[in-house]
This record gives sequence, structure tokens and C-alpha cells, in this order.
Amino acid sequence: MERTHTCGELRESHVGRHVVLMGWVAKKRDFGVFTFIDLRDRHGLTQVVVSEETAAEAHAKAKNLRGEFVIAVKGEVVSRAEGTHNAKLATGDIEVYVREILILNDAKVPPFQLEVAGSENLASEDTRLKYRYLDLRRPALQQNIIMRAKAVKAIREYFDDRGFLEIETPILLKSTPEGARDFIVPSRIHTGKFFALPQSPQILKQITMISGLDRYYQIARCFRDEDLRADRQPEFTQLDMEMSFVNREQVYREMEGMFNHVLKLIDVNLPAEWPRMTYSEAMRRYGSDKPDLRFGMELQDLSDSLKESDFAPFADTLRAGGEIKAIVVKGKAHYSRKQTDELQEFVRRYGAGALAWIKLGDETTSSLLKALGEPKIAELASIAGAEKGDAVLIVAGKKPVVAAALGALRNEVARREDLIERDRYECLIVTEFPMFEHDDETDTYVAAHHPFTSPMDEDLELFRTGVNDPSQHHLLGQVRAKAYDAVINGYECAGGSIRIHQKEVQALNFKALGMTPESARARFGFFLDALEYGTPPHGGFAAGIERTCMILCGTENIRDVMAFPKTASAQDLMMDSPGDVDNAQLDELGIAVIEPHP
RNA sequence: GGGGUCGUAGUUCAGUUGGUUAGAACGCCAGCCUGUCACGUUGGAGGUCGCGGGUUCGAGCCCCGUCGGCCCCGCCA
Repeated sequence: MERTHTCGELRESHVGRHVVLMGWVAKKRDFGVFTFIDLRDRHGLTQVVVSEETAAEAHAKAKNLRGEFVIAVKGEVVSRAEGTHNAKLATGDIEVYVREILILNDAKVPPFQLEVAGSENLASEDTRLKYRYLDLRRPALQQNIIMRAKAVKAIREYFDDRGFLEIETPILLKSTPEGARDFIVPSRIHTGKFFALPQSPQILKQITMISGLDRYYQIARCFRDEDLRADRQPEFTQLDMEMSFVNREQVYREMEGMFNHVLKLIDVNLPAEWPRMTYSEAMRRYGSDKPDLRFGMELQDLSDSLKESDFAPFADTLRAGGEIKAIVVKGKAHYSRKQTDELQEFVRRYGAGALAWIKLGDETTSSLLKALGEPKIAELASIAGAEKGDAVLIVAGKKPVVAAALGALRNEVARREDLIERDRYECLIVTEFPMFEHDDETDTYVAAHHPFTSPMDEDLELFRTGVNDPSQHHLLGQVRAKAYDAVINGYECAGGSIRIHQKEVQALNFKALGMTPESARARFGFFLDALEYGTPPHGGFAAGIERTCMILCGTENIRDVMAFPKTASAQDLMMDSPGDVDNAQLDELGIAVIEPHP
């Protein structure tokens, strides 16, 4: 018996055809003399009918069927009787009248129901992860996996069409202490030495440019041994690309082109040229380098108006170079004390000391009323752009804290108040990221992007001075990079930069990052050598496949777009990894496992 | 490393102030049923209340510890 059709393709036009379907029993409805079976495969669901009268043997077999049995049915496609059509099913106008059933395999009773009436009442995630093969039978999850395959195909189409070469780079690389924690792999042949898995193919893709391959791309698996989040797994996939002889705008065009091509999969048309915003503007207006532009609620600066204030928390903040900013929540003057307390708890996670508020209800109330007086409260509300009925939420503190707290609060309030339209897609390219970030703990500057990112031409002098004059080291904090991110709906979907292609600038950068020429050589010597043999100007970007698919699938969890994800504690519950290895294996590698310190 | 939250039948959940025999729905098993598609209907089985300790005459409920899921902060060049 050979399958002739899938369970999703039969329509009215097939009526009269004799077909063979194969799939899983999704549901059986037994009426004694005849039985309905919902037969499921990746493509859909088809109702098949077995009658005792016309197919006694098949009907007897149908009696014994249970959920998730694998069967083949042979029969005729018939039009459903008047009034028995099912509009919820793509195949709901027909059914297959069965002559013969073949049980291809039986199945144990699943540990959880794949589809629950009323939906949403899915089994807990750890149960589903343990039986991932069953969870993956759920049509909703299958649709995500299918969408991911389409997205990757669309990406390959895009870059193929534009003359990019797909080039694979090694998974076994060398550990570099920069950046995220590496996953390391012991070498048997070189006992005591280790490979590292790529955090990204960064250096290798740049070397393909030095090699003159001109335009590179890769669907690259990346590994970072850091803690997980709803949108972060230790193992993930990037679209990685690099091109030679380009400026920033040319790279933006490819980012826009690729995402626009991919988003067509869900009938979303983004503008040919995306809006651009500098990093500093994004931080000032939204408190985030990946602002969600599907709603407003921009940050308002109240610092000027409070300059003369003798209210200690504000005065101290401003004296220390901090700022006082606010967001206005439209129509929420009726926020209760409990609600503002919750929001205060929320901003405290980001280091904010408190959340002050003004409520413009029938009366104006404020947590600052005693401290500032009524006229000042009214002035602040007005500066913030609040109107009657609105609530103003205020945070004071160091600039990074205010940005982080209010930026996150803005998203949180939008989520709570349901301010985000489901079908809206807002994209943005954030430009001119800072070259360095200050590490308060060590009082040093670290690369904000990665150590091969080119500074802005305009800031080159600032950069040189900051590096070479120890007394001017703080200038590094002002140097901007030719680095950029692509942001869709508040998710950082891609990031990249124009790279340094001159050895001198690269050496300067290593020095800025606190590396001696010797230590830089020890880590990146091969790359420094390569830079000396005629490196073309080049740049590129890397896009997170999972984050892009999360947007395509409308989910907020990365596990929904990966076939075999890990838990928040980085375990695979299905195969129970990570696991132990034999002592013999360890001996061969010269590795001894020591008990962790108590 | 830190914080929050959850853990009761195969699954999702309820379980009052600490009090008799821990319930419901779905699923499962057995029967009936000629048009269902969340089929209906009759009956039945099914519990280490995550685990360990403590308080108490008595703990699913209170306390301490621990394990696990999820979310967040730190971390993620």
C-alpha cells in the first residue's frame, strides 16, 4: 500500500477518487455500527469513516484503535452529507469512506493529551519537554517548525540571489577569553589542550573577506555558556554575513532586504528603507537600545525643572550627574496604591531607588506632593505632557539606571495595559553604538560590540587621544562605533558593524581594551598577521534565526521555535543531557573530575 | 550568584481556620449508541499531595531545608 495523499490536501475536487492516507489517530468517535477517525499528519487532519455494513473487517480493526496509533486507510473520497460539513477543517467538505485499514503501529497511551479541549490547558512544560517527540506532533508547534524551515529557505534564497557564497566554518575552534563563556571540547590527540565551540564565526568570516571571497553568508550554529532567558538558549543559530568594499548604508540595505524578504512569509510589508535612529537618541527617548516602536510613551526629561529643587533625593541625583525622567500612562490616573507599589518593585530590579508618581484624577495626587508642593507637581505633569486622567511615573538616578528602569517600565506598562496591537510590526535600525562600555567593577573599558569593530571616522582622533593619553582615558566612553542593530517590535534581531581593516587601528583598539601587544598576539596573532596581507574594507551582520522566527510565529518563547530546546537550567529533559562519561573516556583525555568545593 | 512564582490522579486544576474516607474536568478501561467532529450515555480503575526533616493529639495546608519547571536581575565581546 502506498500513500497517495496527505491528510491536509483532499478537497471537494477529489470526490470519487480512491486514496490511501497514512497518519496518526488524533481522535476516534465510535458509534457502534460506524466509527469516525480523525487522521493526522504534518499537513492536516482528515476525517475518515468506517462502517460495519460496508467494511466489516476494517470496522473490527477500528474498534481497537487508540490515540496515536499509526494507520493506513484505503478508501473513497466522498462529499459530506448536507449539514455535516466542518468549517473548522480545511478538509471539512469531504471525508474518506474506508474499505481497508492497516495498523502500521500501535502506541502507548501518551503521558499527556496533545490537544486539550478549550486549548491552552497544555501539560506543563517539563512534561512536554521530556516527551518532546509527542509535543512536536502538536499542529501548533509543527507550524512553527515549518515556518522556521521556510524562513531559513527564504534567507538562503535572498543571499544566493545576491551573489553571496554559503561557506561553512569550523565548529572546533580555539578559546578566546573575550566575550561570553566558551563551551570547550577536550582534544584526545593533544592531551590537556582544548577546542572551543564558536560563540559566532566572527573572525573566520572576516578572514573569508581577506581571502577575497567578497560576499559570505552562513546559517551558523553558535554556542555561549551563559544563563538562559525566554529568548536565549546556550545553543542557537545565526544568519551570519559579511561583505567587502562596503559602507554602513550598503550593509543596512542587505539587512533591510533580507528581513523584508523573510517577513513576506507572514504577509508583512516593512518599508524598503527602515527608519534610522542613533543609539544615544534611542536611549534618550526610549531608555533602550532596542525600542519597541509599536507604542509611544516616550521618556520625558524632568531634570531641568527640578534643578533648583531642595528635595534631597532629586537634588543629590542631579548633583551627582544623574537625571530625573518620567513616562506618562494615558488614562491611568486611577492606578491604585497597590499597582504603583508593584511597578515600584518592578523598577527596583533595575537599580532604581523608588518610583514617584503623579495622578491627574479629579484631584491631583502625588507621592511628591509634600516634598515639592502643588504648583511644582502641576508643572512637572505639564512638562511630561500629561493631561487630566493620566498617570506620570518618575524615576531619578544615574543615567544608565534611569534608562534601564524606565525603558523596562515602558514595556511592562504597555504589556499590562495591552497597548500593543497584535498585527503591527515596527522596524528600526539603531546606529552609532558606543565603541566601549565602562566596567564599573574594574574601572576599565570593554568592547561594546567586539574588538574588531571600527570606530566612526569622526571619532578617530578622540579614540587616539583616549588610548594614548592615560589622563584622557575617559574619552573612550564617548567614542562611537560603526556598529548597528536591526530591531523589530523591540527585539534585537540582528547586529553588525563595519570592521577595522587596518592593522594600526586594530592595535590601538587592543590597547584600549587593556591588552598588551604580546597578549593580543597570543590570542589573535593569526588574525593580526592576516590583516597585514591586504585586507579590504568590509562589514556585515549576524541575525538571530530564533528571534526572527519568534516574530514570524508570534511567540515570546524561544523554545517554541526550536525542535529540541533546553530548559532554563540548560538541560535536555528528553535525552537527559548533560550526562556522565566513562572513566575510560576521561582517562584517554587526561581529564579528572573533581568534586565541587562544599 | 540573587529575586519572584509554581509543584496535589496519566493531564489541567480545586482543596475553607490544621480535623472523618483528598475532589472535579479531561484522559484511560469496560458496555451501549446510524452522522459525530470538545459526540453522547452507563459503569469502573486510578493518589509517595515533588523529596527530607520539624511543630502538633492530628499536616496537602504551618516552619526549616532540598530538588525540579517557568520568569526576571547579574551574565550574554
